[in-house]
Amino acid sequence: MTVADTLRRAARGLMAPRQLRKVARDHFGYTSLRPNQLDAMRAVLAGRDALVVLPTGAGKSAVYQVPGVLFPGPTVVVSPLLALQQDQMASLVDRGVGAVRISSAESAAEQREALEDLRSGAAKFLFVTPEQLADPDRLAEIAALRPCMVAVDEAHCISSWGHDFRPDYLQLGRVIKALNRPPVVALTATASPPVREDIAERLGLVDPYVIVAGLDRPNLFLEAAHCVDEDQRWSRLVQRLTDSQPPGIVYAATRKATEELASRLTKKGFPATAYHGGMSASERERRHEAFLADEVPVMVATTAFGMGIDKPNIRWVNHVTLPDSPDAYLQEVGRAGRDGEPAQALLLFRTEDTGLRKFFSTSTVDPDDVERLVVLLGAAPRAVSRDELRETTGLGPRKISQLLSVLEQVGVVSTTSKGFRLARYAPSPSEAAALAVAHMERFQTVQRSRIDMMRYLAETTNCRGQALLSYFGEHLEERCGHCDNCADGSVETVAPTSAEPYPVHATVSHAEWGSGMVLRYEGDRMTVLFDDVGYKTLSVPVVVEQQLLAYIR
DNA sequence: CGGGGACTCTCTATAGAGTCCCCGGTGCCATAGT
Repeated sequence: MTVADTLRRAARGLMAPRQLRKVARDHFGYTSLRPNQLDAMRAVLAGRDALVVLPTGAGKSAVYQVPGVLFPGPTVVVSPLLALQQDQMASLVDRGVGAVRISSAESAAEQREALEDLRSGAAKFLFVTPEQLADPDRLAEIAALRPCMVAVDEAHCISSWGHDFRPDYLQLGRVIKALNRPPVVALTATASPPVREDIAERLGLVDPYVIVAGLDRPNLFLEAAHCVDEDQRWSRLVQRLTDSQPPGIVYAATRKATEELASRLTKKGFPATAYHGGMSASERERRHEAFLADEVPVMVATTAFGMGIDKPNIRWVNHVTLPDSPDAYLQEVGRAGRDGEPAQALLLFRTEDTGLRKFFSTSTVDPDDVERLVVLLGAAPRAVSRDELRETTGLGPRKISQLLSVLEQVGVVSTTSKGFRLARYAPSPSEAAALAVAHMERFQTVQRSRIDMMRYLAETTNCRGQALLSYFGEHLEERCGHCDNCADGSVETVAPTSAEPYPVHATVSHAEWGSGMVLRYEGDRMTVLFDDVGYKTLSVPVVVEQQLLAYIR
């Protein structure tokens, strides 16, 4: 029986909503499911892909867990952090659902045992990192288990990490094909339209069932204040901590800043603990656990303190740096007030903060490296593995992966099960290098436009809730009523929009920037998200007068 | 990209201004050595 037959049989008998609710309740303890979650499960059981954008704690995981126990074969769950996998696995095992992991933390014997449990059906879920799946032998082993579904958790990592930091994320599309292309469920708590598109494209999702909900958080009060120097930022932070109940999180830009701020706050009478990626795994775990147990009133952290924090009673999140995008901002402030009680998000920013963000978003490729790689591939009589390329070029594994994925995206390199080779009709090495550089520049332009949007969000005197949601392609008719600008009445002083030449969400085209989507109007400004250059804010009168945009649909 | 520390220079300083240079996030994994 083929996988497709199995899926069809599974779908016929097991798709009734009552049946799904029962499984969700009995196996996982979900007492309430939204209708769209049930629809997503049914879609997946029928063999369709799904893209789920829901806040943490809204039962996002149910969309893959319930079909996972109903499918006859195992489900591969791709998850970015070992610590996160540990928690996810433990919570399944606690509920009597078989789950195993294969990672660098398991011995060879444990790995063999995990595979055996999956083969025998004792385990239904396999947790892995993208790096594990990048190993051809490992991939073959897992493909042989004939998985019925692939779930990609924290799928925004594809977009935020895949392009430079963890390039194996960009290989997931190929990996899924190699796993006999079962249905794919991508899950994340935040994904703006370009991120969603990136996820769908990289994973090769086909007509996915999409759920987007819960982006607006009415119990979360949004505030932002510009600070002229560090002294002012410090005094506003102290003021805030004096007025707020713990526990809370302070997000700082650098490791050094977290340690200095934590000790300074502690001296000031606010016991604070630092957290960043430079600490040992055990130290990080200890501090994380202490925070969860309410033993740490104030956590001062870099962005390393993020995924996997599921604590309901966080009362506030304060930024003492500008986040690198509204996507990151929403993820970070969204950790406050999950219990539904009032919570505060305060952004204390300096104009200088953008410098560091721009530096972090600088990821380039060296044209010489690209040329060398292309020459090498052109001379090879057969497909070459990544390890061979690494040895011959002397480039690091991350660099090699990044270069290969860029070259693959610009159509210079193609991937086979045996390795990498030049695509048919590949351009010359120097042309390939130019294509690769242009590709990275385009990526960087979009990244920087997201920094611009974050800065705009910080500086706006209009409704922040509306601005934030419009960035995610959602349209909030009324002002949000839970931001500083709504509260102090400054929103109403802005003149109403006089004319909106194109409807919100219309597709338009610009001579130089290409096609884009209208996101919002604010006074006489409009924001458009362009496919190639990212977010742009334009003057409506100028757009109208000079006919800058053509209406497509 | 931009802050900040170290350093240099000057109408020889218990000083101030200018210049240079370094530094900066996110995590898999593998490997070497106890």
